[in-house]
Amino acid sequence: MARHSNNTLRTVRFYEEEGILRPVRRTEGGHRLFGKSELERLMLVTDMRAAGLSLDEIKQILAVKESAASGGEASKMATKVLAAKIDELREKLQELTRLQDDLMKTSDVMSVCLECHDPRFPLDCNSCARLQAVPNLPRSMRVLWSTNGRMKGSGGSGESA
Amino acid sequence: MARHSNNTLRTVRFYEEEGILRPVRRTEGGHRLFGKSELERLMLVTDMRAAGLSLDEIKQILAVKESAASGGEASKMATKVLAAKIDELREKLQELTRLQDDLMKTSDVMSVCLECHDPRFPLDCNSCARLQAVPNLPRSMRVLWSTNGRMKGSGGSGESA
DNA sequence: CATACACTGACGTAGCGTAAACGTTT
DNA sequence: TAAACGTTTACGCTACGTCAGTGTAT
Repeated sequence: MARHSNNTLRTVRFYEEEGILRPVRRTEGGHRLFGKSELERLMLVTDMRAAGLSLDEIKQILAVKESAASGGEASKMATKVLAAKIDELREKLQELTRLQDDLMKTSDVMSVCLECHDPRFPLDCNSCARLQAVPNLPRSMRVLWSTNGRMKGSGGSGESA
Repeated sequence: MARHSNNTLRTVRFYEEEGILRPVRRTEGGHRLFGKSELERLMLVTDMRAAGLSLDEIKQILAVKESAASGGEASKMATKVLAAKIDELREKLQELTRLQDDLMKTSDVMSVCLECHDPRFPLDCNSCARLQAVPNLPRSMRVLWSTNGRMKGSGGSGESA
């Protein structure tokens, strides 16, 4: 189970404690034996965790069927909660894509510094013509290359709470 | 700061303790005042956290410039670590996209259950012709609609550790 | 002066990691 | 029999949440 789902034994045991997984039985020596469908369950849980869902949210999703009185009701509930999660995923994907884009732009812009031995580094990169030549620096570039008041001699201009 | 970055005050204070943020000064009453660039820093940290990076990883990225002796060295280090993170982001985006796709397919397939009042629910959805008509059910559908041995009467076929 | 807001401890929580001591499987 | 692996118990860790009690900003 653990290896096939790229989890640790600790995680599998923890999920059992939480009532998310259940072994079909134990060996005489106490080792857990799981059904095949339980592995798919674990893999789904793993992916949802990676997507940022809490175990409580995941439990709620997994419990939809048994909390419904009919197939129609279960289907309606599931459709609703799935739609919400799909939407959250869409927004998260946008966030991550924007971050990735920002980092890539930074990596690109930063290539003009590869041969830099300018003595103004690290205190005064702002006055460097190579960087001033770039229209609008990506945020990660601004943050990573700023001195930020962290090293004395420079800093951000305004202050607020 | 907190509001502009969609964080809590607790988080801002925690990041200060961790050395990630630093107010330019305090008011006479003790309130923190931050520079404008510190907000961009916080927003970058927030996005990276949302992307799953640990605070230690983030600290390492933020410290690249000051840990380098020259602009060229800093640029080389940053390029390297950014490339790694960009790649991790690419893989994560794929994972989330696959999950989203799976959930959407499930939501779609499940629409055939919307009018279901079949008494075989919830124990025997497997034998339902409507579902058997679907070529290959998405994983989340299989997991959500299986009885899984969790309700007595049915279950996965093989067992293993 | 009132109301909203921020401050400093301090303990609580989620989701595991990790080590110890031991039994099981192969 | 030895090497590899699993089990329980229990404490540790990260990244904050959530009070309480008090002072500050407007």
